[in-house]
Amino acid sequence: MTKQRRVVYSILLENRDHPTANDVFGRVQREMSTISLATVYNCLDALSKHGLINQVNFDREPSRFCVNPAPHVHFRDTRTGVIHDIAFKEGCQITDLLDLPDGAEVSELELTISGDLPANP
Amino acid sequence: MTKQRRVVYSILLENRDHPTANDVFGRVQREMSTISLATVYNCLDALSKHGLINQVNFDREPSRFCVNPAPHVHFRDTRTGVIHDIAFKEGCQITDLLDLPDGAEVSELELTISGDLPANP
DNA sequence: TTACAATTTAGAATTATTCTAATTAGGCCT
DNA sequence: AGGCCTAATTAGAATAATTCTAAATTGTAA
Repeated sequence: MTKQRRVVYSILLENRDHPTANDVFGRVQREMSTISLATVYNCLDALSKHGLINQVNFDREPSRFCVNPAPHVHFRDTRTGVIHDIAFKEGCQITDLLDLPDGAEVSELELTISGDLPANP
Repeated sequence: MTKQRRVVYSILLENRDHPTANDVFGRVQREMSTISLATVYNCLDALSKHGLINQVNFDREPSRFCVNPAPHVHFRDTRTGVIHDIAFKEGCQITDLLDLPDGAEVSELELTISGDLPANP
């Protein structure tokens, strides 16, 4: 954990809105003006590799980053663009629903959903 | 359906190995040497929009294209790099497993899995 | 302190994809 | 058949997220 990684991580904890690397860069700069974008990428990568954060990809858009450590998937409201974390129902295993070949070992699984959420009154 | 779109589509039907746009370009060129890469992108996009093919994204790698019209997800064997189509078990709805907010309407859903497949003897 | 390895930095490079502007092709009407 | 109209194709330039490179910096341990 370097100073930069700590700052990047704390920025992500502060506002869990699934920012892009660029968003993170902007926010980090406010309290560490000398940081470079490359470092932000390095830090995000390091934090990812150590399992502290997740990289979230919707199609080919810029990656977003998520600090939620619990297993979950991502739902994007197509109206607002906001990304929501969606938990699994109690005791549910997604792979139970799939016709996986015998002996297949899942190492990574990403599920992204886009759709509409009813407007909040 | 233009000549180019027909060729692109038939190339995809011929070999269902989830090629990238560039792969498709190479294959199409063999039988229509004047086609341009931009056209391949255009065609893939048009076919996608009309629901004939699917665009498949693994992380931020180049998109791949899939002609399987049935609902399914994608599993990549990390050893060989081969992408397999995985069907759902009878009568299973992935969204049944999720704590979706009331009234959420799913319009798109992409599930990608990476993992190991037992070696074939 | 000195040495060493790992990290950060700035900027250049990469690369999948999209855009632009000009050309071509195909259909339709008389 | 000939002339228009729209949509598609083309070549090449542009874009943009990310990665790479090489040099400078930092932290740590002997």
